[in-house]
Amino acid sequence: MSPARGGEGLVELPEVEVVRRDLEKDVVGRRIRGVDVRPQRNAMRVIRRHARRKEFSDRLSGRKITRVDRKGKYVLLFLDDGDVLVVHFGMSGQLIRGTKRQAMAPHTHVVIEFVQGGDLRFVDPRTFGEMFVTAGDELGKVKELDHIAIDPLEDTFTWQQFSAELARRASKLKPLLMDQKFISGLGNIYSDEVLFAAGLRWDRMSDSLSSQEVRRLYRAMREVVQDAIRYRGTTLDDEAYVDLYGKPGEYAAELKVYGRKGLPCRRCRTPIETLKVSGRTSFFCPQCQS
DNA sequence: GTTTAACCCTGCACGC
DNA sequence: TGCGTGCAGGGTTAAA
Repeated sequence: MSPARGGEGLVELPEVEVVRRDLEKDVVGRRIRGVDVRPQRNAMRVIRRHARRKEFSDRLSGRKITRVDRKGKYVLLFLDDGDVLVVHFGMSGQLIRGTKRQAMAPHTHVVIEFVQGGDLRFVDPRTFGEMFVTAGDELGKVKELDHIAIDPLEDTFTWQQFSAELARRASKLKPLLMDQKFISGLGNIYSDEVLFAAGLRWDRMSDSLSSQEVRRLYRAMREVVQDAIRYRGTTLDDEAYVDLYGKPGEYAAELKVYGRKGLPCRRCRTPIETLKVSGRTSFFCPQCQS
């Protein structure tokens, strides 16, 4: 079975972007009637930057959502008074559209009810995710957001720039690809998939790549991320990541290495191997990646 | 500067 | 069968 047990969400750039697009279509223009921060203790953990439930709710109630943006793995919901609701999914967070009639799923921590009907629920068993409201002009003061690097989908993400950044660092590729301050959006799944697509080993030094290898890595990053979005993200098992409407993504079937330990490489039939890289399980093909 | 490990948390797999 | 233990993950932080 997949090593990603326990219903991991593993929410990375493609999953966040799918939810962002769903939100853009569905909640922009809606006005918030009220916010229910659920009574369980972990709900406070989710809104950990706010001292009290009421303080969080009051900043959202009555506001209209005007725009939905994304920075790395963070979703930003802009409000009509200039505030921003920031959402991070951690590894098991979900935003789900619901209605009053629908029963509350376990680990539902926050329910945002709309004037127009329906609601938006934040569900997160492991509470590594969080939500907070901040003034739009103070977004830059939020440390975690401020240091987030460019992501592979941005227009300004060029091969030349990427090449220079790689050369400037002397780090193994896998941890570097997962470093949100270097490039944002990639986590454990997609960094492995990108490295396989580029034919590069996890432990290649960033400043040792030929220009051809840099190009392969650059292209792999964009293609893997765009493909995963097209398939609406990776859902590894029943409890894992789902979109705004509770529907799983289809990219798991497309994964080339992640979760495939011992299975034949789809390209060369060599069994996929794993090892621990900075505390994360990494999957790679010893034949195709060098 | 880079790398490692610990922390937060829950639910599952595993072994006794 | 039932329980305890270990592990998985993202991101930050501290220490090596």
